[in-house]
Amino acid sequence: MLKYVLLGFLNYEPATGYELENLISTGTTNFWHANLSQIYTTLKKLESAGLVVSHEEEQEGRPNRRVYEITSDGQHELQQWVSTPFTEREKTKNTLMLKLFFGRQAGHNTLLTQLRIQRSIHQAVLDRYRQGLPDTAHEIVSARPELGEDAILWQATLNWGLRYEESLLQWIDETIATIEREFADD
Amino acid sequence: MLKYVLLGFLNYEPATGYELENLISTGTTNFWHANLSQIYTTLKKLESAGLVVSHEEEQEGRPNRRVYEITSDGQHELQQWVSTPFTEREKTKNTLMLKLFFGRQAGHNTLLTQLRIQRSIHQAVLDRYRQGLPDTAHEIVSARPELGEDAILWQATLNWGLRYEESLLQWIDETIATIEREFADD
DNA sequence: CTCCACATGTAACCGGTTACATGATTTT
DNA sequence: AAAATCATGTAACCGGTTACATGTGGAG
Repeated sequence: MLKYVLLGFLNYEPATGYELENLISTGTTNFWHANLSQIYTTLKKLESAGLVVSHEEEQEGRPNRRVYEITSDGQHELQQWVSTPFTEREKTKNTLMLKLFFGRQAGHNTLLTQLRIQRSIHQAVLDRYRQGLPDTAHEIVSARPELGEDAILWQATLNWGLRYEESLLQWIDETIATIEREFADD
Repeated sequence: MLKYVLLGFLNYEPATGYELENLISTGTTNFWHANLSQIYTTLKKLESAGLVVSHEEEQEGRPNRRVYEITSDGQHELQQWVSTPFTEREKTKNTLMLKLFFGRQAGHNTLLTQLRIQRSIHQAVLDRYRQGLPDTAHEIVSARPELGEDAILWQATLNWGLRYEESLLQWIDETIATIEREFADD
């Protein structure tokens, strides 16, 4: 539900669609993403449902900005959503696993190439996690102490990202080794 | 692409939509799922694209079965798909992380409840992985030795499932501990 | 001179979900 | 007597993607 992501960010402060896209791509992109066109259409729907209001701001030499603010109805809806625990198992889709599952006909060289490319992608993601992000929570709290409790939870989601990438890399290495061993005589 | 899942399974042997649903829910459900209605409509599309053909089989006391078979065009399309490595990063969506990210307003009791429910769900999934599945590959190979190479790859996807659930459980426990500690004075 | 950031939107399409409709046989 | 299994489909809906359309200002 992109709806709740938008309400969630707007609950901190008003923003334009463009700014919300930035917030998403720096804040939640690892577990929730959206492109601009979807953000704009969803904001419109939220406005006609009365969960946000907007006004246009004129700018010189730049396109006008349409700034959205959450309403008390919107805050209520958000509050209700966060207070309802998620009690299911996420149904994930994983193209890599699918390609591997049906991958025998691809031949082991194709599979190994694929796994090595994935390794480099996820190594890069892991590096980014380790560099930029781990002390973000701390920095945020020093700059804006009122966000202390948020920062703990944001850090938790980052920790999951870190752990996920580490596990995936281990699995990739293990799987490369297995394929090299078992398919060696091809 | 459900399309390729269906072609992938039909490449082993002909099957009905109903049977394909069983194959999916026992074989690929952890990384690709589908419900029956989507399977039936997708099979129709595949047939009009000439990638599968079907014929009806009459049964006594049971509804007729429509059995689908892959065509050589279908095999070719499947072959091409598995031979094209997946070289992107999967864009995942994770409701649990999202609820946590915006979860401050939920209060720590709600968050802890949610995490404990998730822990029990994923513990159950992990138990199932450890019981039923780990030697499936071996059993398959003993029963049908020609599936040896498939079994190695199927085992690899199972190993990922196992690793994923283990990591998630560790993260849940760590996160519960953090929240209990940091929000203790609420 | 080119690319990136800023900035907003519409239209067509598509993959997938939910609800509806039907109904016999077998197992608990 | 109820629930699960076998078995196939349609229609409405909806969340999300891709392509299209437009245009300025600033940095490299």
